[in-house]
Amino acid sequence: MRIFPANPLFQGIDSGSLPALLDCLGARTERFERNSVVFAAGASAPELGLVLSGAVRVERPDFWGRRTILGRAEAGETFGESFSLGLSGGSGPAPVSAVAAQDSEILLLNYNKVMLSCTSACSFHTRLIRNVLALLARKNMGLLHQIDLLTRPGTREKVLAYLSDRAEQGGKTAPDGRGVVVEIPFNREELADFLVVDRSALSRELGKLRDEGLIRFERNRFELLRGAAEAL
Amino acid sequence: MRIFPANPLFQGIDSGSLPALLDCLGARTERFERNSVVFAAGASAPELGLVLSGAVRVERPDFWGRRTILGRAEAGETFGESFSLGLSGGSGPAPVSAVAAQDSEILLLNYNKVMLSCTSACSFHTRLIRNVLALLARKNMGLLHQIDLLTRPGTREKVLAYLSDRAEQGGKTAPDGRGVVVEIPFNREELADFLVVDRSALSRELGKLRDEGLIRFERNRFELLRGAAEAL
DNA sequence: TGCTGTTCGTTGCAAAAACAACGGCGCTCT
DNA sequence: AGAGCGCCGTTGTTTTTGCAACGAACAGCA
Repeated sequence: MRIFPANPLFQGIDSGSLPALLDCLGARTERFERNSVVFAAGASAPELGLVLSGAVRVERPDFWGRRTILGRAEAGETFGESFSLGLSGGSGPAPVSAVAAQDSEILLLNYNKVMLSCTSACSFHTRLIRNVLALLARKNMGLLHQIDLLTRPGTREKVLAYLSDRAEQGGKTAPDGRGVVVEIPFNREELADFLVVDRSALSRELGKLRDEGLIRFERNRFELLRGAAEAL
Repeated sequence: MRIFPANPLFQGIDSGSLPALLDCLGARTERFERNSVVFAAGASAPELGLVLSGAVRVERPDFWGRRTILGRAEAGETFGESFSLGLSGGSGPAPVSAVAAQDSEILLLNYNKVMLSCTSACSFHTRLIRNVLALLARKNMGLLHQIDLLTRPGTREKVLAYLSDRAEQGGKTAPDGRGVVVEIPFNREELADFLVVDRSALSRELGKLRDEGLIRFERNRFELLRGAAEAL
């Protein structure tokens, strides 16, 4: 639970007043086991979730079997902002689902209560709203980024762009100094769904990239070699 | 200028105190002629724009000639929220450009000033922030919606989904009652860029749809006939 | 050990999309 | 009137993608 004060959602809020604030927000924690849905697309407006442990996958099913993975929230991250707010009245159907990627513990906040002023007891409410605003803006950038990936003209470009991103954010230089190592939170099928390409096409392209000496990989561990970024 | 009080950005704010607020925000209006850039991708963090007259196209160029059109802000709408906020310090490079689609008049707000508390003179600042939050959430939903379009499996699906959307939002029943008429703000090339498909593929598909009796069209005026929605 | 389920690479084939080039139509400007 | 230009449809060709199916490697488990 030490995660709370550290979270951007509660930045600038005295940890002593957190319990009162959480109470005011109708916060509750729930456990979800792997592959269970936190909230489902089509259901009425969900809540704001903060992952305490585990991880959550945000995805959008379309009505013939496909799914698109929109993102992943690891422990300490939030998901589901922008709904109920973005939905006009506050209660339209959610366009996405959230699914526990592992057994998870999640703090759920009632979004309406987040937005509406509460009694003066919650002096930090205004600060909270700013924090949510910042979060939303960040999410927004994230979506823009995803659109950036999706609009790449081909599978190869998508993969390279994705790996480059990961490398910039969390890459470590390889032991032999020949490249950058990144680990991705997806398996092949999930990655394909995330990039919206066919799994086999993805495998094909990864193979080509390996043969051309641009990358090396094993499972979800990828190594970008010199030239991979330039090949974009 | 009557547009101000009506705008969601200023909802709940006494129109009498608007001038003071605007002054506090470093607001200024500027004119842009057709095809001139309001702010460019890569430049440092832009501002929040409110279209007073004309229209603005938000697009993202990638570094080999392609562009993706992310949206369009007509008179009365805002654009460029989420930057400078989403950008960590408040001054990273913007990932998108805004281009005047017509001769336009635009109110520009300094985003930092929007976020930072100002002197007590601006009692409406808090309300403004909430309004921005709502706007951002809405934009967020819009982006989600766009991802929804982009992830459709083919050109046909993209086109139909796009037209259906437009029809739901602003469609009028056709004079002969045989369908719904929508006018779109794009020409063919722009529409192709918006949906991220080839222009010729778009034309081909439109032709097929016409031949199959699902739609009729001329220029940027489309008519969705019965069955078009079901064909999705 | 043997069974089973999952993940991943591979490949042939069919469908779809991108590319490129051309022609028509309507507009504006001189 | 004629030239220039923007917008749109059309079509042939090449390239890419999606689909389906198979097999290998591996992990969990009785």
